[in-house]
Amino acid sequence: MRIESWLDGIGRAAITEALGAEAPPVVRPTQDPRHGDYQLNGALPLAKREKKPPRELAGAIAATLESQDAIASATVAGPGFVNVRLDDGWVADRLGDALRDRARDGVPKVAASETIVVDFSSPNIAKQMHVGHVRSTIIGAAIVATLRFVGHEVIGDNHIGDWGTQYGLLIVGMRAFGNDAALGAKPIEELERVYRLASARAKEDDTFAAEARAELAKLQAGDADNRAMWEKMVAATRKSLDVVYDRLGISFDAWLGESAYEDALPGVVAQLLDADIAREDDGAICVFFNELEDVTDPKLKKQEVPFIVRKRDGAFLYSTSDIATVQHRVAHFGADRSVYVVDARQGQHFRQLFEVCRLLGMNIALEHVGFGVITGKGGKPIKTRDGGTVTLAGLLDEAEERAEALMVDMGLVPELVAALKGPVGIGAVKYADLSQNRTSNYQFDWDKMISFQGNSGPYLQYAYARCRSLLRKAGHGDPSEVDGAIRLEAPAERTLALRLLRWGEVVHTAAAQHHPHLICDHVYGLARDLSSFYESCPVLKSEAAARESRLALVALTARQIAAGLGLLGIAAPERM
RNA sequence: GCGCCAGUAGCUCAGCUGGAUAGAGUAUCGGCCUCCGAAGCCGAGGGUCGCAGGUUCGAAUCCUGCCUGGCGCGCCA
Repeated sequence: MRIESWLDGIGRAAITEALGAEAPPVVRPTQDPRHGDYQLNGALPLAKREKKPPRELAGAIAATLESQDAIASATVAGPGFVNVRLDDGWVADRLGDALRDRARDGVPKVAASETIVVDFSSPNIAKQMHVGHVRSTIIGAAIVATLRFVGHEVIGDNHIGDWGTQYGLLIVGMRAFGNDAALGAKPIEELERVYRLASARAKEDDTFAAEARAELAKLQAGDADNRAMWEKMVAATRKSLDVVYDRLGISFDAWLGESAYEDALPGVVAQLLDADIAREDDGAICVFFNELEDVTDPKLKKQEVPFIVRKRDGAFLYSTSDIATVQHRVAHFGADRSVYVVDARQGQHFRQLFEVCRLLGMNIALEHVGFGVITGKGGKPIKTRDGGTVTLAGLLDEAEERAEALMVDMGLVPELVAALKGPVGIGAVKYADLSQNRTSNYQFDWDKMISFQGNSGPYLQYAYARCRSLLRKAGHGDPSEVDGAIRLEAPAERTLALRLLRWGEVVHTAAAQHHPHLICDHVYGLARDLSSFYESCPVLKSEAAARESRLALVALTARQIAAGLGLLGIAAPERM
């Protein structure tokens, strides 16, 4: 169930019934428990519209709401708030429904399922993934999982950078400096080494640079040798990317890189010219938004810098392949929506891209899910000790090492430490990233991240393990087999129950807004409410009915924590 | 010059489709293990919500201007 949507519905009906008016009830959880569980603030703006005293309207709404079984009391407070307290028995019944829904924990699916392509991670071929790829990869995977869970048809697409000017250099570089054995053993390291040498040589040696351009042209014209070498480089890179994705537990439904759209690019440009959306300028083919009648975005309308789709030398750009990609997503996947999980710095590019697609009359919703950059302490760029770029693999190594050291320190048995260092270390990295609102910059801090205290991944895993331990003691190997009647008596039980009741709403909001941190907030709140409950409400030692009810609350909490962590891509170990 | 994002407790961050006394974590201080996992819980102190105007019954939230920081702006991706 989605509690707030449900309250919105009955609130709206109450307004219509009591006042004969149509108005939004404006449902919010109360900030202070003394004001009840939820408040409806809709009477205040309505009073202004109807020119009536707000408390009078609120009173009529409250009286109508109180006739609902779900509502224990509805009272008027302050200038015209309606404070609602939910009925304990009704809340307990809803949690019972969730408990019996073993597949979805009571979370409904969206009314209208869409086909959504999520474009995320997108590393470049022949380069290692580094910290810059962390956020897109982790946030993207969480967005895919969440959209899929609420009932959409989702295609996670790794739009890798596998085409472009660097291949000319790599091809001549491999011929001049390459080592096939090294390419087999450590492919990316070898490609990076060759690229560095080739690019340095090209700067000093004009013939070498010209050769690189010629080889690129041959590759793009379909030359068999160059094509074979390119394929070899792509395959080698793919192999080592897979190692990192395996460690992260992340997979894709498609790997359609830029090269996949190569054939479509001339057609895209022709189409733009035919439709008079693009024109030639200084040899390049450009879209000038400030010259086009149909541009609706006021910011673009006055923008003088063009969106270039073909360079003066005839080569295409990522703008061109991005348009072709959107067309393919519509034609091939039947996508209703395409979501780009890409650094916020590319916001302008997407703004332009989306407008071009709209001008072309494409029937697809396009969204840029941007995020801030990762920085080190003090907001400075993140670097290794010797000033180098931090690779993603190196980051994961360090996370595991730190998790291991901490667990050894805490006295965990060696077998457990060995089994948990991956889930805990990598889970901590993911949680730290996801728990922050993605739009702001993210300050990387190992000590905050790999900690069993506070709002961290390990703390949540610990809370989960505690639930499982308690359930095991009661003879339940699996939280989904617990099915007792819930009664709410102690305040801590009620607080926990109200939090549990919000899960469906949280998941749907997180999905709709592409905000995984809402899931983090919820799960963290659950862990805290659980700990308080745990202190004040004995479970195993209580008499039969209370014991059964409390075990059910613990089981449902465990299931929601596991489900939440699951959507975030974080493991929930049974023991730690 | 144009544009985007950010500025909230010492630090790291929530809260931003307007609602009651602005919340967490961390750090600091004080309590709680003969009792289901103290990796925890309970409590205290700590705020000109960058500044100034405006709209409103009501502004951290909306509007305008300014300040500070980060970033993007013709043939890279």
